[in-house]
Amino acid sequence: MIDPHSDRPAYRQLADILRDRIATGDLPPGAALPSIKALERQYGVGRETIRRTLAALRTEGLVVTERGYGSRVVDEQPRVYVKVPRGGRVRSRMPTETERAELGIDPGAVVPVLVVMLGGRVRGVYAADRTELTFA
Amino acid sequence: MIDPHSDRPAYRQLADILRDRIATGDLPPGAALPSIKALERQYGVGRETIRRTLAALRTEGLVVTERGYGSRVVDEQPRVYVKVPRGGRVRSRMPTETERAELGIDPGAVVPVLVVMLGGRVRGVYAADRTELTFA
DNA sequence: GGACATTTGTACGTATGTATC
DNA sequence: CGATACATACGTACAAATGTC
Repeated sequence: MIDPHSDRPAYRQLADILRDRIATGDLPPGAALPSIKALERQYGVGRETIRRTLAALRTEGLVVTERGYGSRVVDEQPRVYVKVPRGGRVRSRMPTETERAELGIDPGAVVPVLVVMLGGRVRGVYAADRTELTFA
Repeated sequence: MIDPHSDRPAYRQLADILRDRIATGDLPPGAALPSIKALERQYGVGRETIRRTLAALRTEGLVVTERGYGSRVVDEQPRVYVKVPRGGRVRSRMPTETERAELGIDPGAVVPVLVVMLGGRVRGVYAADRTELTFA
């Protein structure tokens, strides 16, 4: 499974494995991942390695983690369509803590925001996992 | 400085402090942050706490970390303007490992991508820290 | 509501590897 | 080459959230 002598760090090797299990549907959207302790036993690595693995998958937006419960594969959310007005400009970046709270972005999720601007002023900030912009 | 008995975890308290130092210009864009060891001494916390602090600031896109060198405040990059065609749709998400490599996104940086679609097909994927979308 | 097991979060220590200067 | 700095990875302990009985 995991080769401690590989160039590739153990936590990345495990991330590759889980990413593959997600991609193939072995772990479908919404499915619970094994607990940290279970992963430790299954793959013969320490807790720090598991924690890094899950952190990497969170950063890729593939899983979310809830304290006292566990991690699960992210479930595609229904999209809200937002019209960008003519002359509008769009950027994307990571949200501030305030924006996370306002938009209800799960603390255990890594989700960017879409920023719509018009005339140099910000016209809207949207959680990217639930939003699709349209250009009429 | 940091109160170990506060409700707020030490690593978040330190993140607040550094975030403030960045916002006020005490640590301007491009400035080097103190090393992990220096931060340990300055704030009287352990390495794990520093690690988490820096991870949080990276996730917010505020700093980038380079191995063997250190962390620094991100520098705003010149924007490339990309025109979205009429009828185009835009999403944003975190990049895959492949996309990170293709777009040259620093491994120590957390940067989303802008995905431009037209007619259900992906027309372009852009690193969000260097791109602004426009609609003529 | 309480008691309990499970699970993740936080935070320390230690050691070794590797990249940069 | 050495010094510095971050990365990886193990261990340990306690705190806090969750779900179940």
